[in-house]
Amino acid sequence: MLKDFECTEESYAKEVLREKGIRSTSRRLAVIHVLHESGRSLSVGEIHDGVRDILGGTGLATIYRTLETFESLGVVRRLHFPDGESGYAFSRAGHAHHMVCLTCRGVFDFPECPVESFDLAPLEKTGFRVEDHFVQFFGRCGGCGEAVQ
Amino acid sequence: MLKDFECTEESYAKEVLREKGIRSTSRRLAVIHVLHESGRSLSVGEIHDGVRDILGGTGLATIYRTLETFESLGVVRRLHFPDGESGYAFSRAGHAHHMVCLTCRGVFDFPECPVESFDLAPLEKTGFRVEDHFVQFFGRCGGCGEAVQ
DNA sequence: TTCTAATTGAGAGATTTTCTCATTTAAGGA
DNA sequence: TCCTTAAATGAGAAAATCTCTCAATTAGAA
Repeated sequence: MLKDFECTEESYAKEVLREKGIRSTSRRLAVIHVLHESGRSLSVGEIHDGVRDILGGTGLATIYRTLETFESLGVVRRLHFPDGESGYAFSRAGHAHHMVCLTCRGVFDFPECPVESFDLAPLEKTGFRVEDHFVQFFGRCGGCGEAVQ
Repeated sequence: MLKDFECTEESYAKEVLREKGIRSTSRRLAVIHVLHESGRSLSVGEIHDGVRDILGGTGLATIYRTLETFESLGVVRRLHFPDGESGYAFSRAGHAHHMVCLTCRGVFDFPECPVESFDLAPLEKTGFRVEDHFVQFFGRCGGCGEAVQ
């Protein structure tokens, strides 16, 4: 049972936790490990299984609590698929959007925000004040796109 | 118990259903009525309650089935909120994004697509082929924004 | 109006998410 | 290194959400 894994992403998560005064626990680091290692968007169940493979018995509630914590810190993002499913992905960048492969559920960073260059002024004339946005691209990644052809 | 309501949005939904050879039933039209009348994003439970107010006994399964049907037709959109909740909103436009008020959950159309003017070429050089996107703006509408000040 | 297949209601069943509380653990201080 | 203490966790119950089944109902064509 692997207990002493370590990598850049876990150091990053550790640092974010430390900054916020939140404890770095083995379960929290394992969630990051599983998410980043897969490079995909994972369901709660997949994350739970992955963490149990590394650490053994882990409560499902802990996975939910951990994902909530990391999402509020911007370290993990929840993605929504057109079929109604959703999944979680590791996300290092402060403000990033993602390209999600509909075949393998792989997640690729998309650091340039398309909304940034968009002129919101005409919209805000209607009285609506934009505070945030959610942008996600769907398609096929290199490997899966070839397979389709 | 109101049974003979009729409005532009219901005619529109009726037309879309007819085109696809899907029956126009009282439950389906009531879902559109409830959604459009509210002008907000509603949860499945709220839609269920609204339909029962109009038509009486209606199964929850019917609401789920109806929302699925309309979503696939583009008449209804599922929205996702930052707090993890989700809701459904009426959407007439073929390709539209939405501004969602975080206070009242009001939904406003945003017909100009910010992604349209975005150059996807550099991304597709990575091998990823973009097929679709999901864009949603969050903020405060005129009424709710004032209330905050 | 009649006929037929699509739609629906009701409730059981499955799945997902949250909650509770006794136990364990991280991390600062001695 | 060893204590101390509050934060974090596991286990499973409970709640909420979503899906399925099948007999009864209904839209729409003839």
